[in-house]
Amino acid sequence: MEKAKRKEKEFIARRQEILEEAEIIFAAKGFHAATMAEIAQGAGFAIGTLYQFFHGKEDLYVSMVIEKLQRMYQEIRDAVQAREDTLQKIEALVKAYFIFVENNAGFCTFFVRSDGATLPDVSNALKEQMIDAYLVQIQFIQGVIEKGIEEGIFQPDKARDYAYALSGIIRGIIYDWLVGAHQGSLAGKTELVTDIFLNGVLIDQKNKR
Amino acid sequence: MEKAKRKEKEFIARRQEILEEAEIIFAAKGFHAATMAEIAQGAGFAIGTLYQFFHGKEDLYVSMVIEKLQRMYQEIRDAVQAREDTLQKIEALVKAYFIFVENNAGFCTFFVRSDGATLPDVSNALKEQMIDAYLVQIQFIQGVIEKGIEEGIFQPDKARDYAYALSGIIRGIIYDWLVGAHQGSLAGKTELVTDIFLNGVLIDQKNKR
Amino acid sequence: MEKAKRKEKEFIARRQEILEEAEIIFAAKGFHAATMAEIAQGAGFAIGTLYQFFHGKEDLYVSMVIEKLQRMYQEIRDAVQAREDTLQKIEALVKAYFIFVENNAGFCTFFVRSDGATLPDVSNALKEQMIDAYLVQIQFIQGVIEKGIEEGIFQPDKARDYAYALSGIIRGIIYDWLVGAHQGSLAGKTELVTDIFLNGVLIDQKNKR
Amino acid sequence: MEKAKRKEKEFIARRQEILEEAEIIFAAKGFHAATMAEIAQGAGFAIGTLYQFFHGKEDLYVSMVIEKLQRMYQEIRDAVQAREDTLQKIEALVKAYFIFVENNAGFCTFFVRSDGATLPDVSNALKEQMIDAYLVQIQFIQGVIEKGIEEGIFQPDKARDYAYALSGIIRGIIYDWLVGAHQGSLAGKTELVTDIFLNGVLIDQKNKR
DNA sequence: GATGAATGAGGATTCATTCAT
DNA sequence: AATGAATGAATCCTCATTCAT
Repeated sequence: MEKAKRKEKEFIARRQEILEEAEIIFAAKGFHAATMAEIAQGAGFAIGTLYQFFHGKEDLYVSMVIEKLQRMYQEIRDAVQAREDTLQKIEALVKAYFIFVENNAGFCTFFVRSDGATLPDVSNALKEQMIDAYLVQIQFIQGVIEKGIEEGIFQPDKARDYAYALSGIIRGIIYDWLVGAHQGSLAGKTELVTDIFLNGVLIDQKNKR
Repeated sequence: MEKAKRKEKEFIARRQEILEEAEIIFAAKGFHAATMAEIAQGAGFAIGTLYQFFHGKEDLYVSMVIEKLQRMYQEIRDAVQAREDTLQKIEALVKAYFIFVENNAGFCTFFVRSDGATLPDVSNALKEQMIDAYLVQIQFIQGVIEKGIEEGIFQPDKARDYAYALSGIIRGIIYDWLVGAHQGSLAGKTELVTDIFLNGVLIDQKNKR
Repeated sequence: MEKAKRKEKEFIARRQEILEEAEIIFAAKGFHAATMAEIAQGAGFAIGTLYQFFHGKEDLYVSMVIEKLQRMYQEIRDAVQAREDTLQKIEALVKAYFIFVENNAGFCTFFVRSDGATLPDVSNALKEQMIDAYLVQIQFIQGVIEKGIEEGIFQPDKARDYAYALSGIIRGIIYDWLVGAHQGSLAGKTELVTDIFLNGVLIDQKNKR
Repeated sequence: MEKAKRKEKEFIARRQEILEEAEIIFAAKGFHAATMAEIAQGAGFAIGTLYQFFHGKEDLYVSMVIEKLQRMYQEIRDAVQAREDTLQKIEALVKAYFIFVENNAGFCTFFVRSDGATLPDVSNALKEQMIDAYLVQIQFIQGVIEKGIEEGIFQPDKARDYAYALSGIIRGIIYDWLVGAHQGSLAGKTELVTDIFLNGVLIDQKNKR
């Protein structure tokens, strides 16, 4: 069926247009202050049409956040998996995070501030999905570190702590960059972050010999 | 005037009661979902009474956040200043942060999620005040590090970066602890954090000799 | 576009229904005591629907008053312009005023009592618009009198004073009729009013010769 | 009892201070927009104290209006009764009206606009008292005219109509003066008004002989 | 008597959602 | 399928009135 296919395609395209407008509006105003009318208008659809694609405001919000988040994590994982060397993987991880944030400052600002607790009870769905996605990401980082441990470049037993620590440093720096007026290049801090992290957890090589 | 003094005291006490209830409700529901009626009820006052102490919902919210934040920063600075040695100051800093968060998990959870952007325009006041308070804190940390640099235990020129990095690690770990279900002792991670930070920025002494 | 036209028509019809109900409620209770819920209910719409047609309570109120006032003045001017003779114009003016008031006693009662000063600042718009409309009306009356002066039936130089005087008599009689329980025919007082006015400003013809 | 007398005096003095402040505030803002707090503050008393003198806001309002109105009517009657001649009584009546209005523009503006209908149902008391006072006044004017009829200077049978007409002209002119920005002297229009009225209702003397 | 802090009922307004076209 | 007018629940804030001091 040619026709069904085209319909399917159009449906996804429209859905995406709505999600993109939603991201802009939600990022600018937060969940409550954003209105469906505004999003509909911005996306060039009638209000009612939004309800053909999403069950309601909350569904739209949750879908937008989760799908974007998944894309971010995927992008980062792809960047890391493109490298062979563990240390290069670490660097790629940091850089990929930073680049994504730089390219999606609006979304990330909003995300950092985002107020899951405000959502109606039902929407614990969002919190849970976000945490799930985050845990998957942490486990991915942990995997990279465990490989490093096997290679003898990280101290053993602390893979999990280190994963959180690395994520912590990255998020901390991102937070600062977002809250401070996005000054300077975030990607430019890759080496700084990597260095702090590595020279803390890396069994010190430079002074050893 | 004995009487005026007692009145003053009572006024402050009542105000505090309201702030405490507000913290609970705002933390549980976020700014928008929280209602003045709920806060009034919880604090044991009539709705109108809240307006004797605060100009409106937003003023109540902003006051609560800022005053709590100031208290947190003050507590941390006090803990640091009680120490002489730079390395002990660093440790005290991390520990004080963690202890405050553990004792104020509700507020902090809410704070991490808090959605400044959602507030009406006036309330950029909040964002600005929060950022100002944070910058003061960062400068305080920077001061500690600069003292360390003078003492020759940190690499020169990077005090500012290191301050952000340390704050970043701390906040990252806190974020993880808050988002993850507050599992384990946060204060117990003091050494871990201190070690990661120090063995990254400290001119390595243990391998030197 | 047939459809757009029908929509337009319906919109105006609904708007009118709301205005009519608003007139009844505002006339019965005054601006503050009237509630939007009451007006909505009376007009057979939901509360929210009122806000599709008017920006708020004040806009509804101002629109109602101004549009009615304009209609009144227009009706009166039409009646006057249908006559050729100056004295007949005067009589038509008085009668048209009285007939309008008789047919719109509710509105006029409210109007006489209406409390512009109570409205929020914005609504000085109302006061100004009302005064403007009134001044236009006074000038219209003045024009009629000036024509009479040219014809030699009124004393010269006093067109403006006479216009205010005639309007004053008319409004005075109306006021009495409205405040007193609408007793008797107001239109029936046309001759009385005309006679008092004319035999005061008219260069007396009957006794002259 | 000396003491009781002094107390009585003080009570009346305080009551008067409140009434005077109430007049200012009510005139400036209307019944609803005026607040008891404002009036109390302006008068230099505590809110609660107002309730020692008046049963509530409405009582304060009604008392203020009625007492002022009575004073106005009394002043006018006094001025008229000071004259012997009927035509001079008429002139004194018009002038006294105008002088009172000029001296009490604030109150009168408010009075013209005053929105009796807005008051809670109970307050029909006000409407009734105002109408009663007005009717007494009309009857007083009617009495003056009847005396003129007996003297043969006014047409018989129309005393009542003429009283309303005269009151109408006066109120009309006052209304114009109040609505228009109080421009010019109102008292200066005494002759104009008297002339229009007299040369309308007076059996024309000047052309007769 | 005087005070003024506390009370809480009452109403304008917004906006997610529905459903007739 | 798309539309968008109509809906009405939900909540902030004001201010007359009370009453303990």
